[in-house]
Amino acid sequence: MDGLTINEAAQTTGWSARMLRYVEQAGLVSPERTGAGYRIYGPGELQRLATLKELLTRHDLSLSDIAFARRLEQDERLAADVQAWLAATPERPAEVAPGDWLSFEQLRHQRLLGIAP
Amino acid sequence: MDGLTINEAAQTTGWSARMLRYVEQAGLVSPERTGAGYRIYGPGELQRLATLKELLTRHDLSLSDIAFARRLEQDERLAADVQAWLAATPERPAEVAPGDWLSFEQLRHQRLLGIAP
DNA sequence: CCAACCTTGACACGGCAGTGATAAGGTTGG
DNA sequence: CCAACCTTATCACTGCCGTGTCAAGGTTGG
Repeated sequence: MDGLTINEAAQTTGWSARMLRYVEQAGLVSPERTGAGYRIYGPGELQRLATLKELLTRHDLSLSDIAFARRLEQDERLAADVQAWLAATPERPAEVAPGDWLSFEQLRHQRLLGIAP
Repeated sequence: MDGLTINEAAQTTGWSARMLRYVEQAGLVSPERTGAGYRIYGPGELQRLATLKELLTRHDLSLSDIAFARRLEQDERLAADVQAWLAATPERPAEVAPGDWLSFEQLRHQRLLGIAP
């Protein structure tokens, strides 16, 4: 075989084997399988896993966020409906307690990182 | 005052008063306040609340999804990074167990609705 | 053949989302 | 003035997210 097994890929990418299976279940990175069912991670998957990790930490996202972003790209109706709602929402972030509306999206992550109280 | 109080708005829109406060905390619909701090829902807010509910149920979304969509619209760098990753992901949905990668995003909701086992 | 590795499934756990209920206290309209 | 309503804060509960770990069983390379 010309790819890495799950544990090798885990050590290479910094994810845990458990998370690699989880990421696959989320439909974000699905490696090929050998005849016996072993996952085989090729250069493409390894690359995608590395950049995915970067993406998540850099922007403080969850796997669901990425899955949702894909839905937005693939479901025109969804994208249109969401944009329509957002467009009709002149939400004045200035009137909200500064940083409150945004922190809602990131609060859990910030807590996880020990940034927020 | 020329708007509805929170309980009136709740009955009008179908949300519970509790959820109206929660939606506000999520930064999605923030009504004006009277001098004493009472929330006053005007026609705009009522409209937004109604369509928001439609949006969520129609497409099976969470409040976080909408918050994330707004981040995507407002943070160019984020949008670019996400799109770059998705673009570099020729994820073959055809090879995944049919409906599996998508159901991941919607599984919880379907379970909630008693659709999935 | 066998140690080392893989697979799926399940239990566990802390944390957050969504939601209701309840308490303590301020506001309002008739 | 007072019943009815509002506010924030808090406790509680279900269910999912992210993760680790362990069990039972199949695969592989030397």
